[in-house]
Amino acid sequence: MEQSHDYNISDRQRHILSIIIEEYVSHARPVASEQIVSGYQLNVSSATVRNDMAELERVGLIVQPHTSAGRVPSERGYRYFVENLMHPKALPQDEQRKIRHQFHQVEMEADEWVRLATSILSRTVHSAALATAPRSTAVRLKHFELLAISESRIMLVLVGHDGTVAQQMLHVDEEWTQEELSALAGHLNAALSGKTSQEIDSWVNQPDNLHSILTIAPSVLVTLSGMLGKLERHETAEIYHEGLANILNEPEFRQPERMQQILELFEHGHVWTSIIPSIINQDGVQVIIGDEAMGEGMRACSVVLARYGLGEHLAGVLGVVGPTRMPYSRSVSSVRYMSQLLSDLLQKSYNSPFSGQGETQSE
Amino acid sequence: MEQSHDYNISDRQRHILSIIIEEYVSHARPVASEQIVSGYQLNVSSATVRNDMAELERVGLIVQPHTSAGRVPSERGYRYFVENLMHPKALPQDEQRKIRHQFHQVEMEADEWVRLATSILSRTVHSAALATAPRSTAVRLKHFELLAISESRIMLVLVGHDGTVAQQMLHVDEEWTQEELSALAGHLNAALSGKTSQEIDSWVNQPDNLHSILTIAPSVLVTLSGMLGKLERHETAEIYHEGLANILNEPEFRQPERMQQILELFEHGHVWTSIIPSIINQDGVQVIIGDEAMGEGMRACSVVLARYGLGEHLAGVLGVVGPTRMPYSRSVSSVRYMSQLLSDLLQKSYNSPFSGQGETQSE
DNA sequence: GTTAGCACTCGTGACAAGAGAGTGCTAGGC
DNA sequence: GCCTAGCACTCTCTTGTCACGAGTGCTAAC
Repeated sequence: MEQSHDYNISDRQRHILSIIIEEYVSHARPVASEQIVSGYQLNVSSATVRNDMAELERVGLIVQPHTSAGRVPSERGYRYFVENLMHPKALPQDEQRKIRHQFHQVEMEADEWVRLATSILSRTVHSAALATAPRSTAVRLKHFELLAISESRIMLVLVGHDGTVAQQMLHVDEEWTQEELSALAGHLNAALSGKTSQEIDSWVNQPDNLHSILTIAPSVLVTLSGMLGKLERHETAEIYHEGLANILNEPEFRQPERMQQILELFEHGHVWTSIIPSIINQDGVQVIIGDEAMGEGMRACSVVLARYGLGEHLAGVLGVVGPTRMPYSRSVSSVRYMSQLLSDLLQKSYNSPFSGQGETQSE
Repeated sequence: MEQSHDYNISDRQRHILSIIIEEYVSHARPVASEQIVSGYQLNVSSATVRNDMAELERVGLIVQPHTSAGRVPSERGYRYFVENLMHPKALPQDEQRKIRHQFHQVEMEADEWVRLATSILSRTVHSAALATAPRSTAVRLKHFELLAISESRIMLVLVGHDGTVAQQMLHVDEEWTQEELSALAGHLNAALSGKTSQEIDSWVNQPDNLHSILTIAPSVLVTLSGMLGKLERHETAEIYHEGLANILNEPEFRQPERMQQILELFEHGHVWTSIIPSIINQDGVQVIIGDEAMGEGMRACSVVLARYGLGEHLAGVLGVVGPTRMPYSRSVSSVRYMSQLLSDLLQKSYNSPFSGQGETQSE
């Protein structure tokens, strides 16, 4: 997806491409040659621009909806723009200040900051924003409980050292009393507290540790380690979103099927599960245009994402979703600024958090 | 909101109102007198129907968008229909079977059943469906943890006897080590496990119980009891929703502001917080038409809700959201059937659940 | 390589006209 | 007193036509 074509086009053609994208993004209608020469200092005539546009169309960077219409950027055009032509500047000082102000207005917790960040983001870029709740990427077991639910069901509730929680149901053949389960949980808690998913796995593999264990213990342990793993991979992290109305109002989502697809994206988180882990392990802002990385149906829709967080502790993903006709430069700056700001806030508020087993919280 | 007006109208007028609603619901366009006499066996002429319609309009049950248009039901018209004219029949056998089939297809947990229920509901009524996750309305403390997050922050994580969890941050003046916190938590857990919010409150008020307690204990206890209370009132219950696209496609939500309102309803749960507790304490299906109980902006939108669950254990709310022009009879039957089915499923799968302190799970 | 000029294509908006939908009213019938 | 046929009136919706304008591609000249 990063083929970084050159397309063999002249500087002026590149410039024209930029202009077409800029104009199309802001006015949502095909851009004409005359419009380009009149609005920008190109020092050439519209005829020349037309020739250049014909060339840009030949290489596939722009398309013409019909004869006698202006040109519209293609997906490849946007991609080229994002990779070679765009120079996202930092967000203007006053906007930065306005945003910071909203955060400092109220005293809040990490989750709510993230929620507020999606809200602010959706308003600054006028499109939908989303973010995953901040989670540690290296979760240690703090405590777990086994609860008898019915004859054959046990619920396992887990608390991580950073306060994350997870629940899962376990099916068993025999019947267990709550007392037996509590005893088992107590026993295992003492042995496993402070361990990561991997450490639990290797603890299980040491033969010494298995003799005093009840028959359901192995499945409990497997489940436990699996749950910690899911937490680490952020598979269970809630996804906040806001500003859907902003993009559903865009002309390109007026058709029912398009709208359907967008809503699918937000109603069912599973579209993200493949993307988020890859974002969370990268630095910088990632731009996904059209259906480049999402399912086929995601045409007409682009996503700008970045990781936020504190090292491997308490990290998440945040970004904006909009039509392919999106102000990429502004989106990228906003997402970058917001992820930075959020990271700083978390840093300040949770300084030296969860290091080691959480046995101290000194500076 | 339950004034149950009579309006002094004849049987035929009532019948005509029913027909207008039925026709308008299915075709979304004003209903004409001729359309009524031709489609239904009324044995009167269209002129007579017109006279009756004039009367129905006079009392405010129907309105005319403009001269020379048919009639459209008003909000009061719908309300009258729902209360006096509608006879929701049980869902057809084959539909019931189809729905049950989808549930029995897969082995699942309570949460996922509820999620599946919203999904099925949204498809059977072709509109948006929502449900709150099943929660106990009488939560007993199973266990809680205190986690040192930073100098002045402690996270309190609570596990209920039914597996529900809650987290909350606590601000403190002094600095506590994780060891101190764990010791305190251990001490209090031993004393409070199995207690409800109220029982904790009264335990706190017994003077004997306060001597051996560290200085932060009071705020821990207050927080703890508050968190249990919120769980009981379902304030923290997640709200699942599905099928937004179904209703956003309806002609009445094509205007941006309307769409905005609907999305607001689903993006921010707070609109529901006032309604859900009142639904969960009632039996039967509740119909909210227009802005009767929601904020002003909720015009053009109706909600059909019902409680599901097992007595006071593991209950929730489920229902459908659609335009006021909604097939109320079908919605009511569907919601009723679904809530019944879900209750049965939970019953069978969690038989004799969480009774008392959860110390046994025998039949 | 650039540009002026021009022919050609297509979408768009305005406008009129007509059809048709539906009503309210009136006068007459049971 | 209730019902109905008939009719005039009002509005909306559709359709067709037409002219305009936007935009292009091409060609020939600079």
